[in-house]
Order: sequence, then C-alpha cells, then structure tokens
Amino acid sequence: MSASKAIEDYLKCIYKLEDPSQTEKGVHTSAIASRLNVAQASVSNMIKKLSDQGFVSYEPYYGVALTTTGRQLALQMIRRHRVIEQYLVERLHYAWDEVDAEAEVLEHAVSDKLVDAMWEALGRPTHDPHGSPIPDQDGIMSEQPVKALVDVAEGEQVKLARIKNRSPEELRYLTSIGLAMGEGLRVKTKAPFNGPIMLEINNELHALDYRIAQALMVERQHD
Amino acid sequence: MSASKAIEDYLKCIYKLEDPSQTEKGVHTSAIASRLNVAQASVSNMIKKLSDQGFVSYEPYYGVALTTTGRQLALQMIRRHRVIEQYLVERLHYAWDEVDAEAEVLEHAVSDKLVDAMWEALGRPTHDPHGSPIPDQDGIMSEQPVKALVDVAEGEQVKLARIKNRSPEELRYLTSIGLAMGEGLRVKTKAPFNGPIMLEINNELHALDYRIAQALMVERQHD
DNA sequence: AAAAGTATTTAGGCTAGACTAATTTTAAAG
DNA sequence: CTTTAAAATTAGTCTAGCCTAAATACTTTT
Ligand SMILES: [Mn+2]
Ligand SMILES: [Mn+2]
Ligand SMILES: [Mn+2]
Ligand SMILES: [Mn+2]
Repeated sequence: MSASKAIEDYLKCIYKLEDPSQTEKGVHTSAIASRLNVAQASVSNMIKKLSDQGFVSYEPYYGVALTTTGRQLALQMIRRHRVIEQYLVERLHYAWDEVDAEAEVLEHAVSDKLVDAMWEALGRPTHDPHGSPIPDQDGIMSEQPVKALVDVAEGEQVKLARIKNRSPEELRYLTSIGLAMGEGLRVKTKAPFNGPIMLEINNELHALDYRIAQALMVERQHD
Repeated sequence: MSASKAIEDYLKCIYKLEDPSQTEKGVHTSAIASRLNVAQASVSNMIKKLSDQGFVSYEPYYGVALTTTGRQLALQMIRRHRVIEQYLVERLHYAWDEVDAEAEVLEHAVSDKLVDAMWEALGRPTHDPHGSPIPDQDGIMSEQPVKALVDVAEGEQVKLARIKNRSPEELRYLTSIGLAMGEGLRVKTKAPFNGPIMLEINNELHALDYRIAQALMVERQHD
C-alpha cells in the first residue's frame, strides 16, 4: 500500500516548513493548514495518521517533525516534482510559470521508472526551471549557498539563482521586467521599512516590491 | 468540477464494451464489473451517478449506452492514454509491454495542454505502440479495416497491424517469437475446435494459442 | 406456466479526507 | 496572577467509492 496523494502532499509540505527555520520547535499544524488550504482539524487528523504510519513524530500542542522515512518520501516527491518541471520546460516547450500546476498533479502519478527516464533523457539535471536543486536518486540534495535579494547591499551586482515562488502571475511579471534564471542585476537602492527595492536590469530601472524580492535568491556575479 | 478518475475509467470501459458488438442492447453491468474488477453493486451505483450527470443513458435490467457527452469524454481519455503510450515508447525508451500500466495512471493526471504538447512533439502520430488508432483533438478516430488473425485463411501472408491485448507477459511472449508491429507472418495451419494456429515468422514455425491469436489484428501484406 | 438459475438492484457498512462547531490547552497581556 | 487571545483537539457530518449479503427481476428449462 503506497502513500496516497494526500499523504504525499502533506509530507512535502512539512518538509518545506521545517527546512528553513531550524528552530528547535516542530512544524505547527496551523502552518500546514494554511499552506495546504485545509481546515486545522483536517491537519490534526492527518498528522495522527502520519504519526501512526511512522512518517512523522508528533507532540500534541507542540509540533510535527519528519522521521527519516518521512523525509525520504518527502525528498522523493520533491525530486519527482522538479524533474517533471525541468522536463516540461526542456522537452515540451512549457514556460516557467506553467510547470508548477502540472507537476503538482503529475508528481503523484508518475512511476520511479518514468522519473528516472526523464532525468536521464535530460542528462541528469541538478536544478529545476526555478533554480531549485533536484535531489538525486538517493534523495540527496545539494543546497547552494545563495542569499536573499532583500539582504543584498545597495550597489552590489548579482545574478538570479533561484525563485521560491510558484505564482504564475508573479513569475510572468518577473519575466516582463527582464528577469530570468541567471540574469544579472544590480541593487540600486533599498527603501526603508521593507519598502521597494530599485533594481537595474539590462540598463533599465525597476521598482520591486519587498514581498516579491523575498522569494528571489541571488549569487554574486562571476566576473 | 471535472470527472473523477473513477468516472473516467468507467466511461472508457463502457466505450470499449459497446464498440465491437453493435448489438442493439446496451452494455451489461456485469461486463463492466468484470472488466474493472469491481463488485456488480458498485457498478449499479456508479451507473446511477453517470446517468444523473448525463454521461450515459440507462434502462435498468437492460443496459447502458454512452450519451454524446459521455462518448466525447471516453474518446478524450483514449486519446490521452494512447498519446502517452506512444510518447513513452518514442521518447523515453519504454518497451511496448511497459506502457499500458503507466498510461492507465497518467491519463488521469495530464492536462489537455500536455497531451497536445506530446502529440505535437511526436509529429501528430495516428497510432499507439500497439497499432490502435489515436483520436484527434476533436475525438475523431479512424478505425482501420483490419481483420482478426483467427479469421485468416491457411496459407495467407499478412502483417501484424494491431494488438488488442494489454498483458505485459503476453506482449513479451509475442516479442520472443519474433512478432512486432508491422511484422510479416504466414498462417500455415489452423487446428480445429479453436485450437493452436501455426505461424511462420522469419522462416521459423510457431504454434500460437487461439485465445492469444484473437487479440491480434492483421492486414494483407503489401507486396 | 411453474421452477430454477442468472443478472441486477437494494440495503447496510467501511475507509479516506475533508468540513464546521465546540472545547481544551497554551501563550500573551495587563 | 488573572484575563484574554490564539492554537490545537475533539465531536459530529459529509461525499466519493468501494464491499458483502439479501432481495428482486428477468430468462431459460422442464
Ligand atoms: Mn501534489
Ligand atoms: Mn519549482
Ligand atoms: Mn485509468
Ligand atoms: Mn494500448
């Protein structure tokens, strides 16, 4: 009996919520509920099941944490998702704002064999169309040392390395101002109070909202 | 609200059962139950739902027939299934006995956009890896005038045009005796009482079981 | 035309996942 | 150290699909 679509999405969600924080507290059920757009009661229910099946450890009123098994399954799903995204862009002419919705469904339907066939056909890619790393067959994923655009100092020249944003509308907006993976940009000014960030892209000036900038990860431009 | 996986499979199943017979009676619920491996009561239930949603017309104790809407959806699913099969063989090195299981799941997960992208990438193929015709975007499917191998007269030379069989084991067996799509063969003798059929393939003689031969469709060899 | 045999439907249950409303627990504020 | 607010759990429903067992309705045989 393999994991259901629901279980797969919950594990993926928990993985993404526990990753960045590194706080000693577990993932809150409310965070899961809001990310998956389900009621908190539904999460409580599902967490109990995930715990019974050994995918998470759980302390009521405290938080959830993936077990080794759970993390493996989560990484397998992330691999599936990202390989599919990359394949759609590389081989079937999808745009980077179209792949996430398709992958979100397909990830539950493809076999391991198919994922590996796509991965091999692409030449074992290491990153998806948004710059996120693709775990290998053993679930090992290299996290690149990139930093958030909002932390870049004024005047610095960087290039776009990763976009942690799945909204098609926002992705299209970024395209429209000339941003694409690997594209160079310079931070001109940063308004206070988490205000807009002025960017120079292709000799054009653009004001980028702080919330959007938070999802953009950059690395120093190799001269 | 689009059709569920279950509904899609039921419609596809009904389509295939009503196609060959051309009897004036509808499709029997027992036939659906045995083909889908579910209990008859489950079929009764689902038929009621399909009828409510306008996919089939239904006369209790008589039979089921697809409506125009139902047939359209069924043909869309068949298109999806066969495009996926062909894509897996042509682009991802699948063997013809491996594609059906994968397609049976994927057909419920792919978008129309993806199916069309695969179809275009392949150059708008007209047939799947087993020789079955692929409906076009409007659901129009050309039925080729082939005949069953069991109806071929002794001595006749024909070529394999289609295999109505999804069992990986039997498909591999056919491969092992030298049969592939388009492969030429000659019927040497046909044993009585639906007995084995002796075939000459590549100058080798093979005895083929009648039940397997029923699924093989052939056309006259173009000299 | 009645009896026996099939085919089909009905009745009643089960599991997975979701929801709302009500309650309980923990955290934050005064 | 209370009071209040927020977070999480429990209780009770719902829908989709499936199941088994029992009751009907056709069909065939005698
Ligand atoms: Mn998903
Ligand atoms: Mn992505
Ligand atoms: Mn299917
Ligand atoms: Mn096929």
